[in-house]
Amino acid sequence: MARAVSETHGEILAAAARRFAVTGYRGTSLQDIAREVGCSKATVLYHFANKEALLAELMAPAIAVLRDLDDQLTGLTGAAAQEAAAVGFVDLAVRFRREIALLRGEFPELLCQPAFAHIQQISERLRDALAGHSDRPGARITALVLLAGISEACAEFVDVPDDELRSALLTLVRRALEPVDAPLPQPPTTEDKDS
Amino acid sequence: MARAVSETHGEILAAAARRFAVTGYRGTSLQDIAREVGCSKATVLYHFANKEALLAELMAPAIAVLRDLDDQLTGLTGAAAQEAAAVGFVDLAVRFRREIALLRGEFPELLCQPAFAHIQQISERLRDALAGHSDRPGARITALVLLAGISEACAEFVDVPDDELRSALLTLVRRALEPVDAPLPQPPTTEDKDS
DNA sequence: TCAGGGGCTGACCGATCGGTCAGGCATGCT
DNA sequence: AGCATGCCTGACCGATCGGTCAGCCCCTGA
Repeated sequence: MARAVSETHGEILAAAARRFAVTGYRGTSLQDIAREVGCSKATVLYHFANKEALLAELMAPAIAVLRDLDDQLTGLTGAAAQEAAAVGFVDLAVRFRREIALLRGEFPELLCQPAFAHIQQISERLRDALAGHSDRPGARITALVLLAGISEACAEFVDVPDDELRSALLTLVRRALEPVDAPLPQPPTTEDKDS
Repeated sequence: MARAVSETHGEILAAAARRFAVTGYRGTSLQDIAREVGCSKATVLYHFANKEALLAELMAPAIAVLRDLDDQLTGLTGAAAQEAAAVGFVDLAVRFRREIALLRGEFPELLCQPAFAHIQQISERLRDALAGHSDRPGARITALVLLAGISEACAEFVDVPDDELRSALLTLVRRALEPVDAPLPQPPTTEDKDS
């Protein structure tokens, strides 16, 4: 053994991603990951401070993109916010569907961990944007249904090609979102509506 | 102490429902439930054979309704199947949102338990019906997004009145479902293959 | 009065969890 | 040669899990 550190590090990361996607974060033990890599549990903990650090490194790219999306959403209102949130989140969810899959319903508890402190607020802002910043219960419910449904669908349809899944989801979201009556900075230009 | 058995039985059931809804099935220990009731863990296991039996009894009413819905769906095709699935599932999800909440993403592992053997097949049939029994990926993706989203929304909006939540969800589903081209109002026992 | 039984409990069990630690084993630098 | 460093490991730790068991308490009915 005694391979380059980066090599084993990456192998552990990949194995963890695979196991987490199948049995979830809590449902996967460090022993499981070590077995999949072919090393000891102590080796896993040599490369990563603890189990949470392993998850954090695994989620880092997705979180970075989520932060970018959050920045892009600031200032947008009404239909513009809805469209930006829809396109941005669908793209994010499709690209990082493996990362989303491994959170499968463990969001609430995982969010309590310091590494994911801001995600809850970001996801709430995202939901708010998708609702066109409307206070109507119908709009807020629709936004949550779509966000949760998209996440679940991306985790489920792992074998569907990226672009096919993305276009299907975007079509669905645009159809499901009721237009919000908000003052747009610019009037709704003739968007490409696929009949 | 030494109350009537049915009394303690019900208290444990109620406490378990409360704890499961907050921390999930796996995230709640028998000790937690016992602490909430104010009895010992052994008492919980005196009234219920094991943790799984506790969950099974908690879910029994919801599962019974789900089975009824499954029966009502058999034979329906196209838009009729979509409408029946939508109305039936929205109503079920709203009525049993506490039961749905406590499954939060633990569906996959929980379904492996014998008490929930048939639920997976039922939910697949439900998804199929909501897709109008279409094979198109777009229709199947839409159906899954809606089913998962509705479940999550019901688990989240616990404070919204039943009828308000139900009507909002139904409006959303009807808007989100693209009409399927199946003009048969009643099934003439032919295979329902579109195009 | 007293035996019997239902409700309930503390103590305990084996398994598994995340995490620690001293040390083995190469390899490379001096 | 001798030492240091980095990668890795088995053994072990305390905590917690679901579950078992002998036995206590109290009510009931003969």
